[in-house]
Amino acid sequence: MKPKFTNSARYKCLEYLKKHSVDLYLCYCGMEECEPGHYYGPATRSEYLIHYILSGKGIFQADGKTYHLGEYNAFVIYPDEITFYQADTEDPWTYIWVGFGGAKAETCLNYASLNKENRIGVFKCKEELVNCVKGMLNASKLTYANDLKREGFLFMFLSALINENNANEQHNIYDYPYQIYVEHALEFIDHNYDKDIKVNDIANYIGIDRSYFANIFKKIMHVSPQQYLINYRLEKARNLLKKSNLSISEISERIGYSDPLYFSKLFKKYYNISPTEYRTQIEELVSASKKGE
DNA sequence: TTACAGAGAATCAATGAGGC
DNA sequence: GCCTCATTGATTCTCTGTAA
Repeated sequence: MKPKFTNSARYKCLEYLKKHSVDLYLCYCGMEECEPGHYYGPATRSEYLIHYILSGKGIFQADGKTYHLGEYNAFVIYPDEITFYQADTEDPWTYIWVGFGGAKAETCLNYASLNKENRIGVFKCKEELVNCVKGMLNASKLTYANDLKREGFLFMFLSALINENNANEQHNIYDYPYQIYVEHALEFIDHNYDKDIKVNDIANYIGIDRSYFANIFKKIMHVSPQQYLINYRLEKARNLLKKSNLSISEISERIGYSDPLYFSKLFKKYYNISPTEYRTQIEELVSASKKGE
């Protein structure tokens, strides 16, 4: 079976997806029963590519290493790296492949314990993976509904790899299964601390209940989400006081507090010094150190 | 998930310092 | 004296954390 989804319209869409930092998108997929000695490369790819071997044997070369692979093995190719792979001359392999990209592509591979140091994985969920690729191929007609279907099968494909990896590993890469929620929360705070965000907004963004979120956040960070947000904002404020000449009102606005009076009060409560006094002290320290030079 | 106590956020008024 | 900016205190309402 030859790879599909190679027309120019698809590539235009992929360019759009790449530009807009979509989490995950499918580039192409396929399934092939290789001829003896059939090879590909040395060549590079512009996306992440996973091959999964259904039967037979072959070799895969990357980073100057050669891997001898067979049934249930998967190997991963990273964008822009030179690789080579070849089917065995006596027992050539049959494999499926999925090329994909997106902001979360590498993270997904990591969850499946696939990375540049560990390019090979063993996954017994053959039937599930084949069904996903067949699903993608059956939805090849270019319609919006099929786009969603293909993306759905891509998520299921990666989910199957991750699931099996988690079952095999004694410990997940996370100490807590819900640690990922906290990571998303930290990311959300980092991107939105300058806006009028509340703990409820963070919980909504992650898609879990507010009180449940506060609970797990504190379990991992040892501080409540709100406390963390305040500390984060005040640290940013201290940096702005040190490195800029912005007024207290402007700084207050930049860290997400619409009311400079409240910001000033909060700053004093946490640091026992008003923002203006803090700035004066910093300036005095700087001029003293210059005189000392 | 819910209820509730307590903390945080918002608002207003008063005051002070500094510049014009 | 007037204006702007910053700070502080008091009050009220909203939101958050937590236990059940």
